[in-house]
Formats: sequence, structure tokens, C-alpha cells
Amino acid sequence: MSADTVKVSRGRPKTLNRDHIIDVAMRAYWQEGAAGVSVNEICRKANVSKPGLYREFKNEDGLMQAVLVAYQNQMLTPILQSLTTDAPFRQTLENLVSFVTQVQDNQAFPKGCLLVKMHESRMRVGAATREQIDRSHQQFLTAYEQWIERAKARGEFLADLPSPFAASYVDTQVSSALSQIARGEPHSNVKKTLLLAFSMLR
Amino acid sequence: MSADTVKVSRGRPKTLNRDHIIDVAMRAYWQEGAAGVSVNEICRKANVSKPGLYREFKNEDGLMQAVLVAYQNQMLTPILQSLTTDAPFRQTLENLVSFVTQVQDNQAFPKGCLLVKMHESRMRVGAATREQIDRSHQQFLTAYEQWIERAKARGEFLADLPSPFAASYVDTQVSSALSQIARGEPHSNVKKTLLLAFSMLR
DNA sequence: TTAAATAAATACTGACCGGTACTATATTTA
DNA sequence: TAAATATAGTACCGGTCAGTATTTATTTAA
Repeated sequence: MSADTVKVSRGRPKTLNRDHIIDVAMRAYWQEGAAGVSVNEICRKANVSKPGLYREFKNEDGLMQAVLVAYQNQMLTPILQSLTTDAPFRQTLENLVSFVTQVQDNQAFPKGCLLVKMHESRMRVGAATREQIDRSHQQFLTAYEQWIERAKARGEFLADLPSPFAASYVDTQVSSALSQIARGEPHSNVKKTLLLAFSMLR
Repeated sequence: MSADTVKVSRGRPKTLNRDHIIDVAMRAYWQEGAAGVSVNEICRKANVSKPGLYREFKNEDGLMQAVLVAYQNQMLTPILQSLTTDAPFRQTLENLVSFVTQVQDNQAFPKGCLLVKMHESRMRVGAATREQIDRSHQQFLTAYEQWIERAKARGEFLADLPSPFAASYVDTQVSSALSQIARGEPHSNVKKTLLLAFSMLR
């Protein structure tokens, strides 16, 4: 297998740091919203020339998509996995609530969720980015639904709701909470709101 | 009284139609989001010169604020008033849900709510606009709270929730629903979500 | 040593942005 | 009729945008 192409490439060696650019762009989009950040700004912040960035990502849409894929891998996959455990339903639900309302205490990350912000501005991004948004969103809906299905099978979810609708409801509430947090509302209030909105799910 | 200043103004008579500009701008902001519409576009759509618009509204911030004031008067005041009736709590609540999920069937208006959209992009508008957003939002919180207080006094609201928090919860759910509608989600789904979120308020 | 290949960055394009200097036009008052 | 006053709109300002043509630098292969 050619798993290791042992660096027999011709031409001038690449010095552009793709991961660094993605990291810089992710923080900028996450903080300011995708629509509020220009390619020029990202080039300045990442200390990379504009043609360099365009060579690597093709265009702004390609950069946004790459950022979203990285965000999915770095930030979302762990949450999706936490929905596949067989812990009691209410415990996983409380973990979800705590996660949503506590992640932002970590000053290392911007407030809120990049995916939620991008989903809100779905109509103002390029096609590739929009498709990536929809893929990531669909993964959450599916994960919520399977999680609820398993809880029903264990008799821990008695509310008379179709699983797809219950999943959509959870998604709506979590997204709304993450929007509030991004807007700077107090965590305690957001948490109380989420707990009330989930109070009938048992 | 000088209620009719009988047009004794000097200088060239004004032909600029302030209300028309506000109307055009309102539809544009409402449809595309305030951040997605330029002053240039509004001038073109309203068929007004740019210096004319700037003379009337001072700057972009002034135009947005004027639009929001007009939106409040035309679209929001009726809803606020419907919260001051002494109809049964659940009936007013159902009216609210129906209003949120049906207004957009009217093809005469863009989907969703201009105030909700502007509140979401609160950090990307000028100071005057932001203050107007906050004023309008506060009016809703106060109206919800007094509505709930009156329902409690009549024994129609038994849930053990402080009125300010219950008001905030209603506001959050209504705003979330209007965001979903603006994004094009099916009304039936949004309505079911709202009804479930409000199911414990009685 | 030279040609081919690859990547680097400077400096540009045309479009659009928010905002305004300036001048032309229409009215009232003296 | 002339001055004063107020509004109209053209044509511009400096700046930023997404994207690229072009040239220079660095490597491998012949």
C-alpha cells in the first residue's frame, strides 16, 4: 500500500500550515459568525497569503466546509458518542443539558456552537458549506432518535411521542439554548429553560 | 393648536416619501435579514437617491431604527394588545401559538419575525437599532409577565414558576418557533413543538 | 547544468460598501 | 426680481470584498 508516500514530491516544498488556517478560521467563524468574517481577515490572522489560502481551499466555500468538518471531528463527535451509551435516559439528558450550559465556561472556546450558528445562517453560505451543515445536523437528529428509541425499549421513555418528533424537539431546544448562550444570556437561566422544556420527557 | 402646520415651509418642497422607504426597507430586512441588505440596495428598490435617504435617516443605523419602530407599530402592537385581554389563559396561549404558526401563510409578508431576526443579530447592528431591539423585546417580556400574573390571580396558572421566568420561557419558545419558520420548517412541526413546550403551563 | 514541477507572495481586478461634497432646482420672503 | 432657504441628485471618496494574473523561489529529474 502507498499509505506513506515518503515525501518524493517534486517542486518547492509546501510550508503552508493547513491545520493552523482551519484553526484560526474556526475560532473566527465561531466567535463572529461565518457571515461576519472575511477571507482577508483570516489571511491576516493566520499569517498566510491569500493565493496560498485559495490554493489550499479553492474558495471561501471550501474553507468554510473544511472548518465545519474539523469542528465536527473535534467538537461534535464526542457529544454524538455520548448519545450512544446505555446510561439511563434521564442521566444522559442531564449530561446533555450540563454540557450545553457549561462548555462555554471554558474560556478557551467562543460561546455557543459553530454548527448552530451556521445552521441559522444556512441561506447565506455556499453550497458545499450548506450541504455540510445539513449532514452534521442530520447526524444529530439520527443520534437523538436512536437514543430515544433505545430508551423506549428499556421503558425509560413513556411520553407518547413518535421518536422522530421527540428527536426534533430535543434538537430544537438544544439549538435554542446554544443560541441564547451565544447571545450572552446567563447560564443558570438557560439551564432552567432547558430543564423545563425537557420536564415532560420521561 | 398647530396640529395642521398648513404647509408654510420655505425652500424646495419635499418629495421624498419617508413611509415608502421604510416600507421597502422593512420588507428587505425582514426577508433577507438586516445584515444582508445594503443602503445601496434599499435606495435602488425604493427609487430614492442616496443623499436623500441619508438626509432623512442620518445613517444606516437611523434607518434600521426607524424601520423597527414602524414594525413595532404595524405588526407587534396588535399582538401585545392580545396579551392584555382577560380571556382564559389557555385560550390566549393557543391564539399565540396559532398566530406564530399561521401569520406566514399570508404571502403578503416575509416569513418569521423581523424583531426576532434583528435580536439574533443584535451584536452586528448600530447602537440606536440595538437599543430599539432591546426596548421592543422588553415590552414583550413585560407583557408576557403581566399576562401570566393575571392568569395566576384567576387560578388558571398553577405551575410553580416565578412569573418573570415563565415569561422568559414563553418568549424563548416563541422566538425559537419564529426562527424555525423563518428557516422554512413546516408549520405543522413548529406548532407541535410549541404545543409540547407549552404543555406544562396550566 | 538545465528543464520541469510545484509553491511562494506581491500586486492587481472589478464590484460593492457606507457616506458625502457639490451643484442644480424649486419654493418663500423681502 | 433677488436673496434666502430647503431639497434633489450626480458623481465622487476611501475602504473592503472575493478572487486571480504574474512573477519569483525552491525543489527533483534528466
